[in-house]
Amino acid sequence: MRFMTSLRFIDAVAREKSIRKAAEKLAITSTALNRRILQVEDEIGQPLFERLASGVRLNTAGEIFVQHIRAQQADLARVQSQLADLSGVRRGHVRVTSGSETLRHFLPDVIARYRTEHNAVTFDISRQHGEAAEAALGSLEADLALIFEPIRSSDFQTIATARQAVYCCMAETHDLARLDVIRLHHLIDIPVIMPTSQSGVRQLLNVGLMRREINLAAMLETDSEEFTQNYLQNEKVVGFQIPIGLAKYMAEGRSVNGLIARPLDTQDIPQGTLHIGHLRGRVLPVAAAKFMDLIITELRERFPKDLDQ
Amino acid sequence: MRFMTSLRFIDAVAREKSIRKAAEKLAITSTALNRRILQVEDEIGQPLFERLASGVRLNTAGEIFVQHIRAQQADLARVQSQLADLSGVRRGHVRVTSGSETLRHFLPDVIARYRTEHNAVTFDISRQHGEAAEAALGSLEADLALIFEPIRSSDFQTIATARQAVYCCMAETHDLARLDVIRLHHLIDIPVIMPTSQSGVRQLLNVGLMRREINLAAMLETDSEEFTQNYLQNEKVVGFQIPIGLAKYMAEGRSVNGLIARPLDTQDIPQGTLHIGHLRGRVLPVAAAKFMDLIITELRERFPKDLDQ
DNA sequence: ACAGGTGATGCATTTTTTGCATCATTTATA
DNA sequence: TATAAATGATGCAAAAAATGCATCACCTGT
Repeated sequence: MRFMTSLRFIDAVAREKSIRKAAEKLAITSTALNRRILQVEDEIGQPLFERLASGVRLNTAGEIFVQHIRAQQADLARVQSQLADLSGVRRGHVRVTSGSETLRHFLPDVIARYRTEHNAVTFDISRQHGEAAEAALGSLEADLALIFEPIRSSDFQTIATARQAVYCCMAETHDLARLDVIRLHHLIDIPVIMPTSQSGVRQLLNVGLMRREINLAAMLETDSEEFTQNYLQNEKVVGFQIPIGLAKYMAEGRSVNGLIARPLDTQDIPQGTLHIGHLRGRVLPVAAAKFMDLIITELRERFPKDLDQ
Repeated sequence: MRFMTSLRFIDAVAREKSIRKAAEKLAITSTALNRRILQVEDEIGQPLFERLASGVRLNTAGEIFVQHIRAQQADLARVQSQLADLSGVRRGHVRVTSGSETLRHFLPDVIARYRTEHNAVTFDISRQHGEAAEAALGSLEADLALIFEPIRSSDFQTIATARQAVYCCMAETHDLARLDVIRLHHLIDIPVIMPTSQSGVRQLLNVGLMRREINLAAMLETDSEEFTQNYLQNEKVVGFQIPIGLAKYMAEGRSVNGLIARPLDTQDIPQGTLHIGHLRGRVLPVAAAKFMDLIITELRERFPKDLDQ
């Protein structure tokens, strides 16, 4: 899109905070880039960047203008998606940001299902918790977000929510695997893997532990679901997860790959809420909107009782 | 704004429905314009115009894309207005569309008042009734609309409303001037000037006349307030108007320039509603938003009891 | 004091845009 | 039915704009 070039360039400079660095990324010389920026600033009638010795930084006018640029890019993407829709092939690009919970099973499943119908659509999945995910929506770096507890910004528009209890994961040979429901005091002196403190699961755990005045034997803290799941197969430790992060049927108590899941008593650890939504006021590209529909369909199938729209 | 050139050109062609005509208006050759359009169509990946022997016409994709262009232009105007606000001088351009009622006294007053504070702001006032005014908002040709009865489109977002009774206007020497409140039957066999059938006043009149099964002696139908007001001074006929269209104090029963106004009994003719609003979902430029604030302030001063927000 | 970074600028080169002349079509008109 | 007057598309040369190189002036951290 030639008519977007100058704006795209400005966006790049704003991100890199340096004309020379941005020029390199854009594969042009800093001269050309510099001139484009000077020209736009001239047309706008005021500078958009502060010039520092270490590079450039957006001034207030620049902040406003870059926000406009990003909105424009997002709207253009929406239009293109709509046009592609017209011509039969649904092309498009969907950018999802999500906490780690949904990355292992849920999103791969939904995307695979979506692509059986629309294989010209591409995806961009970024893994971020809570606040960072909301920021990504705000800066239009993502179209959709799946956030598990809590929502901070009023700019987040929730389209659907699903209640999720916290489960303990462990090898099926683990002592606690015999219990149907696990109470917090069962976990005393049992080695556990704690999720990273940014995650919603961890925050729910913190609330319960605080209330019951219990300290867990956290042998390890990680933000990697992969690490956790693999480690559980090696040592008798307990990890935490919500149903959407579990392999299918595990939430029903069945064992999968030698692992088993047991719910924590909700008297100890309250249920959390998974929020699916987008930036308030945005009109999503067709592809993204349809994908969100499918997410909700899939959630309804998996958690018919716990879904709200 | 160089980066908007191609888009502006496409918008122009869409309006003119001819590349050559648009080229003339834009003061370039049809060749250059044609090539720009071909280039954008190439980048978009599909044609935006149907080529007819008599010119061009937007196809479906074009309709969508032009809507996007206009949204961009409007948003850019908003951003520019916001930037001007930053730098102290409030520049900007406000485009208002309104029925004829407010054009004679109300809008001139409000604009004069606005410009005492912000004389770098320019205005574009277009006179259109009801549906046409709503369409102007929809195509982003206007920022604000003042519409007196009724609102058709759900895309119109009402910010404030003012209830307005219908008044009869006449020379102070007119027989009916002795009455405080006029009933419809008083008007039988009295020559009247009817407002154009597009106007809200006329539609309210129609409702009452229909209900009371009364026919008025319409000597003339016009959409010109100026004509009506001037004519009333020459001949003993009755015109119709709402308070906002009357000179100050006339609604209180005083005579101004030999003319006087008397309310129609609301049992005969229901009160109407003046709606002030904009296109749903739009963020107005600073100048337009402030102007709307001032409109509402002015309405509150003039009609403190009949204003709703 | 100095080395290494930054953005700005003059000038030659390359790329893009524009205008002229012309073509192929279609439509209105005599 | 023939013809005149529109329309948008296209090859080619001229004009304009964007780019890259070399270099300047400036600031920062060492």
